Amino acid sequence: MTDPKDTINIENVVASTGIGQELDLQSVAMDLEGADYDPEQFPGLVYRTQNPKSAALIFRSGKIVCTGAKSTDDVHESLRIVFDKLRELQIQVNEDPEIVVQNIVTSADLGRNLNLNAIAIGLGLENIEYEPEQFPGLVYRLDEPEVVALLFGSGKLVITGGKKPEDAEHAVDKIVSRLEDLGLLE
Amino acid sequence: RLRKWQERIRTKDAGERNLQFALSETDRMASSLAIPRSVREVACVMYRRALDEDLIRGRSIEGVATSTLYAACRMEGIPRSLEEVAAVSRVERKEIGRTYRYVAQELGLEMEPVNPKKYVPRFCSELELSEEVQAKANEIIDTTTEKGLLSGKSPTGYAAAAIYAASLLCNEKKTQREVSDVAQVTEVTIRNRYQEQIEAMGIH
DNA sequence: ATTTTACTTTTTAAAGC
DNA sequence: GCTTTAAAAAGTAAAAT
Repeated sequence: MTDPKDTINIENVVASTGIGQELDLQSVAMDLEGADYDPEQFPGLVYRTQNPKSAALIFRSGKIVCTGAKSTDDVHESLRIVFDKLRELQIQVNEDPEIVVQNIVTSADLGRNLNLNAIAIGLGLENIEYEPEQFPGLVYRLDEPEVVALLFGSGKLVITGGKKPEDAEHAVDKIVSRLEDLGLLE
Repeated sequence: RLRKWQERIRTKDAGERNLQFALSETDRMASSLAIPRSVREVACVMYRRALDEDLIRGRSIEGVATSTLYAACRMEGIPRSLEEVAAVSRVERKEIGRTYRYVAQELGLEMEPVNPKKYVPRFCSELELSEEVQAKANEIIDTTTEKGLLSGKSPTGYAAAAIYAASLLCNEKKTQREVSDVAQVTEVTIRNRYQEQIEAMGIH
């Protein structure tokens, strides 16, 4: 039996940081190759890195959001690239800006099909949201860790809202034991 | 604090005045969907509850009215799909769906997922299919659900596929197009669900 | 009739309307 | 509330082939 925890895979990491300097996005957009900037549509400038793949949203305040990375290491590497690109444009960037991970999206597999109808009743209709007419996944919010799980009929699931990789592991553990207690993981 | 009290009375009065509009809208939508009066009553009581618990703030009256009507139909066992209620509402499907989820959560309605069988009588009636086809469709739904095919699937598409399959088995064939029209789902969905159901039923 | 593209859900920061 | 970005899950829809 494969331990569901061994199937956990980080799919996306969102983090925020700042260079500690205000920016003239108009000129950055002119000089930075591949930059997308449309202030009418969104106040942030979009810059994509290729290796590792990610998208950085750069704001006038100098604050930056990095999303799309597959690990916290990739987030740091992506932002290192962004910082260097800005320095090439003669923009002052703090030495080691603090990078805060805001959200980690993970996928996992329980290894067996799930009867979402039974799980909805078992976990308690007041604790879940399951509207297959609107979305095929059952939404389960956990208090500890404070994450949201999306359970699917295939047994696969998505854990989102966590700030550290361990959050997903703890969440999977809790979900597995809850479903086992309910006798709904067979 | 006096200002806050006055504001609360003002909003409450506004809500009361708008209640008239909400109830007439509920009635208009219910009429065009041929929803029984008893269900309209349930919808109106639910709307009043939503108003009393201040759930309408930040949302459109029509959106809440449509959502409570949708919820009432499900509660009373004669569901209308979001597509169907959206067709007679001036609020789009997506907004009705999220407002419904919000109201259901806040009012603690504890709604169970819709059983596809609830759509069989109405859809079959619109297609002028016999009792035999209805019974067969219900049998297909029960059997395939027990085999775990229902998880995550839309109740309307599931019911539509079972009805299509049953109409073939009972020699009262309806085309996928005819069934998709009354069920408000695409032919592709009927085809996909139909294939799985037929396979699970062991019919070839 | 099948395939591709796109949207549904959840999460999260950012600045501005 | 909305706008934008990324990503997974699986179902449905619209459009293209």
